[in-house]
Amino acid sequence: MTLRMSSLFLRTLREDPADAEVPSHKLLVRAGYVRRVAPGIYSWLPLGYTVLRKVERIVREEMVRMGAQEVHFPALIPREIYETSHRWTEYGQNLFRLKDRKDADYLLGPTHEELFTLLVKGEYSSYKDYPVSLFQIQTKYRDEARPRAGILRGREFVMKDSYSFDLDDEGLAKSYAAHRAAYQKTFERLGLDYRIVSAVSGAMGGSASEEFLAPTDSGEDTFVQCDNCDYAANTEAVEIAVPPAVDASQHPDAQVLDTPDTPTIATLVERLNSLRLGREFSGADTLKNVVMKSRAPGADWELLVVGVPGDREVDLKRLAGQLEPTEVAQAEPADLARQPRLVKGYIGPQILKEIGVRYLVDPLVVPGSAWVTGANEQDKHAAFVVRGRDFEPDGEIGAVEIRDGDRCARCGGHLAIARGIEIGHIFQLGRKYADAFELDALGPDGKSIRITMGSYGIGVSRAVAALAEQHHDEVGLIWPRSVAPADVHIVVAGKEEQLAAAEALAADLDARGLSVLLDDRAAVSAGVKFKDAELIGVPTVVVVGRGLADGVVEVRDRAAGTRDDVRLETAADEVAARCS
RNA sequence: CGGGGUGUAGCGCAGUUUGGCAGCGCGCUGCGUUCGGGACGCAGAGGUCGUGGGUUCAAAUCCCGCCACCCCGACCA
Repeated sequence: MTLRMSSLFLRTLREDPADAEVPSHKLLVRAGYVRRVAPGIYSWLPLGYTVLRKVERIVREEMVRMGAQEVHFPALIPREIYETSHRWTEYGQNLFRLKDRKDADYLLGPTHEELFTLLVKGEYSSYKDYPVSLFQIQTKYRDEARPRAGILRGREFVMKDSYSFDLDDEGLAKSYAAHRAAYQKTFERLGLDYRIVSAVSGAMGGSASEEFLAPTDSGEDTFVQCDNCDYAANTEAVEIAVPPAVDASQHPDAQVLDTPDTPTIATLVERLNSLRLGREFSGADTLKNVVMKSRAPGADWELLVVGVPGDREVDLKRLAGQLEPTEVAQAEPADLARQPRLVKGYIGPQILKEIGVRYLVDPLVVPGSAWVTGANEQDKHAAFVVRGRDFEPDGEIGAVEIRDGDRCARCGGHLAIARGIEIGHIFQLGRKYADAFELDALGPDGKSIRITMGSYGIGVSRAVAALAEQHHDEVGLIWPRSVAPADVHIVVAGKEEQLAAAEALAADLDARGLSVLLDDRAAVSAGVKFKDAELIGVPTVVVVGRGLADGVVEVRDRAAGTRDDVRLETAADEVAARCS
């Protein structure tokens, strides 16, 4: 196929759009791939739509190859289907809701667990039917509080979602592994650099949920990666190495200190060091007790105190991820007021058992360790407060904010913090939806078997943005061949003879099955054509210009920046070879 | 929801302080020159200055209200 730029619906921009911040957004708009319609809502122009379809095709091929079958659901869904799974209310404000003419409630699907589950329930009823995996590539709608970064995080976006249905956990594990392998293949073919990171902590659920992240500075997800082993995890799920437990009996007795006006760790450390207790103290020697509140599903809010070393912050997201489905939040002054024995700024764990407040510590607060912590009295702290002697937590929970350089729990290597774009997520859902919709199969013994499900997503339109983030330079995009809007971009830098030669070359390449973007614009200078070619980012560019007098054309490699003169007669062979 | 910022031609912006003809660059149309790195000349088209009200002889500019959008955070995958 040959696209002629003289008639292609395309207008490139010389300047960055004012509302764009990240490279993919700037370049996709400047190069005429997408245009904004409303916040988080974009139109795809011919070049952009071609790239989007190529990504889609690769995703589809790999899904089919792993044995999943393609279906297509409506985006417009009646309320009752979402009521059954309680998500009409649970999904909250992110759900686009609308009414039909009869005033009945509808929604625009943000994801399709319900429809998939209902479809399978309606069609299949025997154990002989399973396992089965279904997928669709479809437009999803989420009314994000703050869409951002162009098509990286939109309110309307294209997603491939698939679901596996199995009779038992082993089956689910197999389906999960098959999807995982298919995703690896998919992202390799797309030319995306990616990491598979654990999305739940090892303590909670093994490998039941993993994210595929494309590392880039504009990414919204923070993850850590070990510099020594292959451990990688979302910061919400990461586990870090902790010091060994200590013998509690080696510490002196706890001792109450006068520490007026030391409500913060910094002021406390300063005061401690002025007391000349025979050693220097740092924030890491203090135990900070943060008052939170938690609420189990269906229960009331109750106070929860979390203990972390004083030089560390509590990472609320990390905490929430591990406590789910119990909610957690920072305690309000009103919550604190109901426990008069908790003295703000001077809270210590010594009395928590007595007053019935749940206490969790970060694993860094190892058994037998001694701390300077609050004495539960205004202006007083206590030193040599020992875990296992002076207090005993109700449990451990990874609560501290991870730092660059923290040690890997597996191998002791250094963990580096990096950012990435979530381009895929695989998740062993289990029986949540099967329970809600009573999805069962009749077993060989005449008893029903509750089906177990896996859920797997790839952000298709987001992958286009991620590709742009990873493949560009100062002057434009540089697409991997597998997704480029064309195989070859021919620049006609001259008049009649050059145009004729370029047309002939384009026809030759076209006949070989390559797609050609032919810049045959008559009234545009060569300089503009070169700039546009760089901006658009087709991997191979052929310049038919002044060299034609000597019988050569110039073949450029956009990524490598190389330029080679090639005889016109062999140009098609050369280009075809580069494109294979 | 909290904080910061912006709305003027298709795009990028100046003009608002100190009220007085609606401007610049890119893009677009026509003619001519140029023709391998975002060429040049001449002539053009294109605007409800976000919106509603107010002050004034006169409002893009001052006052009051509203709306929209962008960025950071909260939230979310």
